[in-house]
Amino acid sequence: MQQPNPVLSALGDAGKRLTIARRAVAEAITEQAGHFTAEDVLAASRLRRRAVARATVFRSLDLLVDLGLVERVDLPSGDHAYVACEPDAHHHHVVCSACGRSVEVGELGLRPILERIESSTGFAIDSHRLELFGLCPECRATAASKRSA
Amino acid sequence: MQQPNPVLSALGDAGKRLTIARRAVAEAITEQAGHFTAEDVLAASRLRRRAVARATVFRSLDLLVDLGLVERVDLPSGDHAYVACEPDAHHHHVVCSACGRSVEVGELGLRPILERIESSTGFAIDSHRLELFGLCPECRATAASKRSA
DNA sequence: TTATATGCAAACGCTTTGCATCACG
DNA sequence: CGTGATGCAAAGCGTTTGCATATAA
Repeated sequence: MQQPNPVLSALGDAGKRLTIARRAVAEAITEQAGHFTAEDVLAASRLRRRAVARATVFRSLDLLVDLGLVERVDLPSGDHAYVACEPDAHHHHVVCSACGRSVEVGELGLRPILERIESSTGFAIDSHRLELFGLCPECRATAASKRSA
Repeated sequence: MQQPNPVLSALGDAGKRLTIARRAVAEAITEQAGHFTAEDVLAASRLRRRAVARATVFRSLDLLVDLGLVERVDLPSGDHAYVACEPDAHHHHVVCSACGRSVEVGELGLRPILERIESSTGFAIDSHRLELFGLCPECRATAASKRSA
């Protein structure tokens, strides 16, 4: 009828079993607006018919990270969170520090910068992480209206 | 006689007490070549006259992070580590994935990229983290000689 | 049917905290 | 001296593991 959830179809493509627990995790993830923690997924699964065991949440998240369907980000606080994302393409995330919503931003013009760093330091850079934090448009609006109130 | 350790003098400037424990932590940090964990500092302090309590290591590291003498980096593994660094100036770190050595790289030409992201996403970006990983010159050489051996 | 995945609970590792004591300034 | 720092041990939290059971394919 439908591909109700891209995460599920990707799991299928990878030859993984579509278990009840994984469906629950997949649904929990897709209903997250922005970044989320393992605890968030666990809590979301509890609101559904069947709660998923804590260990299973972690195992599922690991699997999804391996498949590139989810990425791990480290918040400025040092906490570990996850964001759902498109597989394959190299990209970065902009995370709203107020509501947690996140947006992908593609490769950007980072390459020339990396090359400059390589030549100045002599390092051969093989990976990098750029994480951006700020206020999303909605939260900016909210903040602005509060300020003027 | 001497300012044996820049970390110590910075602590003094900040009006913090120069305790035995902090001296030990400061020495442990300055003898680290690259990034290090709280556990590394603890281990280093144990090799000296007086071991520092685990809790004190964390408290000292927090303090040093607040003072900008040390920065926290999140390794690709997700582990938390620290790197000593120059205070004030905004900069990023390049971390060797083989030996852990790290180098600071200044602000780079990131600003135009951030502006581009702001206009395309509508976010007001107020902080970012760029962490770079790769092989430092020495480890590249080592890797190369091993390959040819 | 059979390899995989799950649940449960215990173990783990890192980090923080409460509190009495200690020591820098 | 007085306040801030330390040590210790216990608690906290997120995450992982072992193992018997359940289940998707």
